[in-house]
Amino acid sequence: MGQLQKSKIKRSALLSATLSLVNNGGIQGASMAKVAKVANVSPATIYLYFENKQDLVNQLYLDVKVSFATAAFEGYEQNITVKKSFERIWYNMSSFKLEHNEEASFLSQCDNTPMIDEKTRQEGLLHMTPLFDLWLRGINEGIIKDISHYLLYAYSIYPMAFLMNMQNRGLCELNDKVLKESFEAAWGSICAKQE
Amino acid sequence: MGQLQKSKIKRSALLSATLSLVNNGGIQGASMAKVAKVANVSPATIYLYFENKQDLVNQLYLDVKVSFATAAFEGYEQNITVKKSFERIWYNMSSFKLEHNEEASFLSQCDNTPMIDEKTRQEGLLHMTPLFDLWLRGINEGIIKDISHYLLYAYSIYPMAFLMNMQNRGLCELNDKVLKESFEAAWGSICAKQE
DNA sequence: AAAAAAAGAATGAACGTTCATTTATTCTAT
DNA sequence: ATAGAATAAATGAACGTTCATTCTTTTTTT
Repeated sequence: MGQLQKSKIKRSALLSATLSLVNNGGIQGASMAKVAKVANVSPATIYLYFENKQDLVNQLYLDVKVSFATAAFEGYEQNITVKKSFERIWYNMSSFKLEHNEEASFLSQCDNTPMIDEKTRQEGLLHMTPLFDLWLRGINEGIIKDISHYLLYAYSIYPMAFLMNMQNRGLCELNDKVLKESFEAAWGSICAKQE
Repeated sequence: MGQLQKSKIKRSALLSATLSLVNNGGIQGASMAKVAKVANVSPATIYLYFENKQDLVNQLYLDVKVSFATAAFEGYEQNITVKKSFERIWYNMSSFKLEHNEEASFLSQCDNTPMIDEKTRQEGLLHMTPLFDLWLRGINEGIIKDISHYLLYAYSIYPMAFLMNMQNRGLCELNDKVLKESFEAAWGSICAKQE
């Protein structure tokens, strides 16, 4: 195996150790010593791959955000109706969140905690532009309410994080029925209602 | 001034110091030494009022949750329509979040981070029962969708936290127009649509 | 004077990070 | 093709600092 590949493996082992530790005890639960132990590596080795702890967390954030965005826009086509497009993206997102539990709850932790640099946050947001473009199209077509993207996001995407959270605590099961109801609620909050 | 009053003042100074420190740097930013310094108190004194750090944070959570609930149900009457009642509660909540910025973002940090005991969390939830009762009434009357309370909360209440967050980062202004649009989105997501 | 409250100094443990070395790999010269 | 030199990767121990918490002493209240 090439050196480059081995490096990539180690880097990703470190990221995944951090992911799991942050999820189980917040950012202060992911000490460099623990990360090193879980990744089967010396603490010093972390600093060969990351500048410091902040850099480690930032890079993890970007990595996870890219995975999320990739999944979200998989199979996304523009030459169908806005609602169909949005539905596709919405279900892609919820599938990702269901299948990649740890990644999803890490992202929602990041959204409400000062653990990520504002600069890194903005960088992560860029990966969501196809969604914003779709909304723009929907607004122009009169399909989607002419309100700010923050509102659209808050009501049609953000709620998923809450539901995920509840499911992770064993309080609520996100089966197909609930998912359908959830999508209906999401759409109901942003559609322009002339349907 | 009586000793009891002085005690209450000191306790609340400690809580408010913790609140502000947690908001500015997460839970690990609120070290006991810093909390003591901000509250103008010796570190040892904290332990006269709280068992340990976890207890301090838990009690802060409950305190803030009670304030929030009190504000939420202020002027709440049952002998008006479900929509009017909900509207009242919704605007109460958003007013609280706007006027008590720190409390609000602390609560949303708590929701997405393992910083609060599950037991304490459940205790905090109890204060929201009037809202759940209202939803039940709305469902029975056919006004509100017959879906789980988690869904109702996720789509009609939870999004406020996101918008607050954006406003705090200076990305979005929650003026009257946006608030109205926000309420419309909230109601659109949960109402049974025969209106 | 007795009791309760608060203070500050001190505790060991854990933190993020760096250090001097060792181990593994790659390159060069024969 | 291979021995030896150079480079890169990885290590465990150790750094100073900060952490949550406790202990002893001083101050305040009754």
